[in-house]
This record gives sequence, structure tokens and C-alpha cells, in this order.
Amino acid sequence: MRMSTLFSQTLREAPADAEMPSHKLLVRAGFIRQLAAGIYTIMPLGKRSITKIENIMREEINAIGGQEMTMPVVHPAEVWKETKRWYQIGSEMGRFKDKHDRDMVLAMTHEEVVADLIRKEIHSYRQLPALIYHIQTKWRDDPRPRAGLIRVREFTMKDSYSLDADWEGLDKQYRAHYQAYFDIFHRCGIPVIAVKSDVGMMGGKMAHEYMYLTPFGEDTLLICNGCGYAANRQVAPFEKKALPEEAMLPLEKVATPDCKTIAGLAEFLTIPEARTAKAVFMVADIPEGESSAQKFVFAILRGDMELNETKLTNALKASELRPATEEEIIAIGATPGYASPIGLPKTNAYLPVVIVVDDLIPESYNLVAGANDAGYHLLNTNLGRDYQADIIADLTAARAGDVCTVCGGSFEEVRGVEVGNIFKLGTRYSDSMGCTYQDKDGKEKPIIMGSYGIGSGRLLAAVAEEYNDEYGLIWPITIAPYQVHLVMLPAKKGAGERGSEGDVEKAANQLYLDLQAAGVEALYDDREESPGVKFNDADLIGLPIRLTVSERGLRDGLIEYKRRDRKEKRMIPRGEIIEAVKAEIAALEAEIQAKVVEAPFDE
RNA sequence: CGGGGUGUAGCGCAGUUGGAAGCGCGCUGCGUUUGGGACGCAGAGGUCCGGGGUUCAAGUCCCCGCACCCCGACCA
Repeated sequence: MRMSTLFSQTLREAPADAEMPSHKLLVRAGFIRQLAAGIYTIMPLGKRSITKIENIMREEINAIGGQEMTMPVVHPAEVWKETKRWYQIGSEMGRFKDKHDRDMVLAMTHEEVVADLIRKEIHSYRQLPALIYHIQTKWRDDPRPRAGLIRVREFTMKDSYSLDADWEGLDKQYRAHYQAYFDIFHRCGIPVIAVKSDVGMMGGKMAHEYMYLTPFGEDTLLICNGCGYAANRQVAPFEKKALPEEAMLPLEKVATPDCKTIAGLAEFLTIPEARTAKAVFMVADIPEGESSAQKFVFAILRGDMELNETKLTNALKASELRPATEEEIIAIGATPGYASPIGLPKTNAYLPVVIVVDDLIPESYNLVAGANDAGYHLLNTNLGRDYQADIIADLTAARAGDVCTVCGGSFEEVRGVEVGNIFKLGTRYSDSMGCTYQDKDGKEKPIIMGSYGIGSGRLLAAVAEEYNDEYGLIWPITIAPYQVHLVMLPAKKGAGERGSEGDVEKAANQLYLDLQAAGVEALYDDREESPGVKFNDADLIGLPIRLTVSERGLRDGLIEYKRRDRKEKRMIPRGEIIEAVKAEIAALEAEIQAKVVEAPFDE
């Protein structure tokens, strides 16, 4: 590609909007342009890199038996109603009506479409197992897109769907993906770890997320420093320290003026926060068939713990969960700052109340809780005697320093970006959409599904995040839009020669043709720009190998040769340059290949 | 959805007390330059986010919207 005709421009300064290095550099180098919040155009350079990423995905998924296809971006709402996700998913689903006033859905993911397809196509165990995948645009109306391509609303994802006759088959395909995903990430040059994750809106049994660790990441992970166990903070279990068992003491109401926080209360009564009960108020939408019921949630946990909203959502099987407002707290008859499950009115005009209690509370005796009376708390409250729980579950968020349930080690917190995930869906979709096959014995059985996704744009951004310096991007050879950046520095010209092609141009043009003939992908800077401009653009775009053709070098028949990731330059005779480049490409590819290793499966 | 911020040329920004819309980079033409974002001359480019209002006069003050960014909530 000649840069004089490349549809892309570098920018000296990044837009003020950009903060993350990957975002700034991808914009400055001309890989992406923004259309709206979380909606980007992928420019030619970016498209070439994304295509390479997607081809790596194709190779690896084909290698484990995948068959590529394409499924629609626009879905009739019927299939989403069948699985109930039409009702369960909130505002992040893109909905519209077609001209016949039919409800339509913009694809967020394709389980419903796959399920509809296979209930029509698959009838016999002979058709199983199968693995289908596609690389397709998705729309998720994220409430807060940010960080360039890391978190967008419209994005392209490779997602595969495994179809099996039995659970052993699912395990096998899940394991195959587990490794194939590591291979994909490693071939793109980025280190990742696999962690246990929440199944979220996907439903199903087991799930792993692949996390690229970076301080700019938006997910918090807990990693055990003893055994290496890693989990998303949303699901991480941990060892809770119960208080010693003691006899229940009688309830006692005490005045606690201006103690609206746990910290204030503990200080006022000079007791540890662990001796208090914290009440957190949420309003949840809980799906019931085709509609959903709003409920007021009273979550009780020990004062020294933090509520994990994902765990609470899962305990409630809620579709939406948000903090209650002060007006709502008052409306159910509780007293903000001094609220408690004890002494709540049995009925209220506002919403039904659900009391959800953390599983540490039954083992915690004589806690201090609010009295539902401004300025007063109750001493010695006890679950079972003083109030009842509707649900008891693990509700608390693990934090750095908490104890690992596997080995007793302690957790550290790190940040990461989720670049891929794999789910054992099981029969969640087969059941709701009637996807069955006939087994050897003639019985109808549900097809067992798995789903596996990687976002290509987010992966590109993660690679850009991992490989850059103060001058620009530094692409791994496998992802670089071109392998070689050929810089031509035109010679000084006398007045009469202007416009004619000089020796340097001739040599550079020839080298460009030779590179192409040798199958090397080259970006040729044939523009009339000063050397500084060309070198800075080359550094910014970040192709792995740079060749410079100049009068200075040509005098001795030499071409300058430099790797983007190294400082040193070499001068190589013209006749040897193609071989040198090919050898370097092979060496760079070997460097990446060396990173593709077997990963232990974390059950 | 809560909190904060920003909207002026393609990009980065300035714009005083309310009184003629500017600077740097980029862009066009000509010339001089040519190994790390050169220089001169001449140009083009504006819905000052939008709508109302106050005023003799609004980029500037007031009201209402919108967009984008950041933190949180949320989220495969």
C-alpha cells in the first residue's frame, strides 16, 4: 500500500476525549474513528489488523471442529420471548418495530437464533456433536461505553456454539475451547488468565472469563497468592470469619444519636464493626413468567462486610437491581439510617419486601441493628428469634486480604479487561425452545449447548494497550496491518530535476515491488514529506520492521533496517534485503509461536 | 440512573467588563528545504452544540434541551 493513497491520516494530537493509551494511539495512528458514543468506524489499517485477528480465530476454531456460518443481526422478538430474555434483559437490548409493527431485536448474542436453528435442523444423535460459529456484529446498549474500543455498544464478536448429545460431550468441547482461546490470545501476543465468572444473562452452569491484566481494566479480579485461584470479584467466594458462638441476649433499645453509618455506630458504642448488622436497600425486578414483579429488597450483612450486588442479584434471580431511594425506604415503613428488619410494618402500601440475609448472619449473634426509630438502635438482635429471612445466601464481596476457600491463602486485587469468555449453557436454551434430538434408544433428549465469545475490536485494543511506547504502537507481527514500513527519503534535487524520478525513488519503488513479489506485506511511504514526518508516522503506526531507502545509504548500496521494538539500526546491502526481511518475519513469528503453550485447566 | 466536566475551523486550544471570531498544528497554491513532526509568501476553512430569553448589542449573562468525556451504578 502506498501511503500517498492510504485512506487514513495520522494525527499529531489525540482528541481530548481519549484517555487510555490504546484509544489515543489507535485514533492518532488512523486505525479508528468515532461516530458516536461507543460506535466506531474501523479504518483500513484497523480493518487489516482485525481481519488478521479474525483469521487467527477462524484457524483455531476450525482446528477444534468449528464450521463458520453467518447468523442475522436483526431478530424477531418471538425467539427472545420464548427464552424469556425479552423480559429479563433491560435497556441494554436494542428493540424496534418493523413496518408491520412487529417487535424486533438487534442481536446482542445468538443463543436464541442457534436454538431456533437447531430445533429445526437437528433431529438425531447422529448429527451430534457439532460446533458452529460466526463472526458477527452485536449491539448492546451499554449504559456507559468508554475507553475507545475496549467498551463499545456496537462491536464484532466471534461466537461459537457447541451442540452435544450428553454432558461429557459438552465438557470435551468446553475444554477444547478453553485451550483454543488461550492459543488465540497468545497468537495475538497478549497474556491472559482464565478466571471463574458470573454466568450473568447467559444462564447456565460453568463459565470462565479470559482476562488481560492491566491497571486500566474495568473488572476487579481476586487472585490467591497461595494457590493462584482467580475469580471475578462478582463471584469470588471467600472464607468468612464467624464470631464465636454465644448465648442470645435480650433485645435492648439504646439511643444512638447521629449514628447513620456503621463506622459511626461502632465508634459510638465502642464495638467492632463485625458486631453490627448492616441493612442495604435495593429495588429488584424479579421475572415471573412473562411479566416481572418489583420488590423491595432488605439485604442484611455484617457491618464489616460489603454487599456484592451480583451475588444478591443471583440470590434473588432478579433481572434488574438498583439502590432504593430514601423516599422508597420511608414508603415501606423503614427509617433511613436506622432501618432494620425488626419492627417493619407487616404490610405497606408501596412494595412487597424480601429479606435476604448473608449466610454469615446465622452464625453471628447479638448484633447491633437499627430500631426503625430515628436515633435508636437495638442491641443483641438475632436472626430467627427477632426476624426471619426469606433467603439466606452468600451476599458479600470478597476484598484484598480475604481468605481463599481453596488453600487458605490470601487474595490480592488486580484489574483486568475481559477479552473472551466461555459458558457451559447446558439445556437452558434447549429446554425453553424445545431443541431435542432422538437418541439411540429412540428417546427425545435435550441438546446440550455451550457458547464461547471473543470480541475482535476489544482484542485489538488490548493488543494496542500491551504494545506501545511514547512514540506509538508496536504491533506483534501476527496482528500488524502490514509487516514492513518502507520509508523513502527523496534526494536533494537541483532546480532542473524537480518532478522527475530520482535514483532514490527508483530504488524504493523497485524494493516495494520486490517485497510484494516476495509475499511481504509492505506499507510504502512514497509521500513528499520530510524525514521527520515519515519516521514519526512510522513509529506511530508501529509496523514491526522499518526499511529506509535514502541517498545516503544508497551511495554504498545499502538499505537501513530497523525493528520497531528495538533501538538499533543496521545497514543491509540491497541485494540481501528481501532475504533479511523474510528471515526477520519468520523470527518474529517464531517469537509469538513460542508463547502458544498449553494452559492448565482450572476446574 | 446518580455525581463531575467539556462543547468555538479537521485536531489541540484562547477568547478580558457583553462591543469587529482568534492562535498553533493540519489543509490548498507557489518557492526554498530534505535522516526525526522544516521555512517564507499567498489562501481556503466557522450553525461559537441547539432552542428560547435578557440587552442597543450575546461565543460571553439567564432558562430549557442535546451531544461527548470521566467517576460510580450497570454490563458475557
